[in-house]
Amino acid sequence: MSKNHAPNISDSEWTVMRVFWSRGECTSSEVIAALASETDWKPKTIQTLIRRLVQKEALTYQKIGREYLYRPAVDERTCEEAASRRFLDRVFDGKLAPFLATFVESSNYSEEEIAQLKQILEEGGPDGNSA
Amino acid sequence: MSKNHAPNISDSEWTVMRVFWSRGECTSSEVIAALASETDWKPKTIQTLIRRLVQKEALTYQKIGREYLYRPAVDERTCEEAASRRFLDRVFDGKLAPFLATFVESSNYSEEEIAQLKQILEEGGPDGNSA
DNA sequence: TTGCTAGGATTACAGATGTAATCTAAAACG
DNA sequence: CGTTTTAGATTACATCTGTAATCCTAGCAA
Repeated sequence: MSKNHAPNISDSEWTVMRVFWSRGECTSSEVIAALASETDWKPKTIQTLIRRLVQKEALTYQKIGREYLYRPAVDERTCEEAASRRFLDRVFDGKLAPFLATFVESSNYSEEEIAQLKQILEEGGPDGNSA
Repeated sequence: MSKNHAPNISDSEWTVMRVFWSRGECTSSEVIAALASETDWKPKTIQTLIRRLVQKEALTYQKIGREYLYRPAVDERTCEEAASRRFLDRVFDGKLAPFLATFVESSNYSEEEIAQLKQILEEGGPDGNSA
């Protein structure tokens, strides 16, 4: 019962967490290196974000010599779900259908893409649940 | 080109905006009355939110006697779209498919609901665009 | 050994947000 | 006409966020 909480993660923090989720565990310098290409954040900024994520218990760490090896303390899926529900709740009263309608209508998906999305709906449907 | 901007609207502000979007135009006391059942906000809180929405140019107003008649200055659809894109960008790298997969998998939709969602995908598909 | 370097800790600081209370003036009630 | 109510304006205040800079200390380089 440790990975299943989903703290509120801010915009910038999501960027950092995604590095951890994709790499599993790393030091802050590794994160800094990883984000050098996609952001123009200063190293100190990234360290601040990491520290805040530790405070939020989204990351844990372990001392290795004089530095820390951080690793995600929350599950990516769990956080994505929580963020999704929060978003749908606030903007679409929790309902997926209006979101989908508005979003798809304003996008320009090809037939293929639509087919793929329908596929996803089928797979996630009322078969794979056990609760 | 006045209704088409989409300011950043916060959680609490969404609650207020939805009252305006559903009613068209109203005074602050009407909003206060409308929200009395679904929130436990003090009147002053709602007035603050309204004032901030005016500052953000999400609402306009017109003086009626000693009070104001407020009305939405931004389009609901436009704001929903903007919020949806911001959300997908930050959490799912802008992609609808992973969101849909995660969300549908963690929900428990009935076959009917899934069918309805698929219907939405078809309707919003690559037919109704003109830009 | 000693200075330089670079993590981590602490501090900074402005803007957004949640959640109001107080102040002011005018309108409604008696 | 005076009092109460109340809409709006101003002020409050803690927390979260974005975005760092500075301080401190322990290794690493010379």
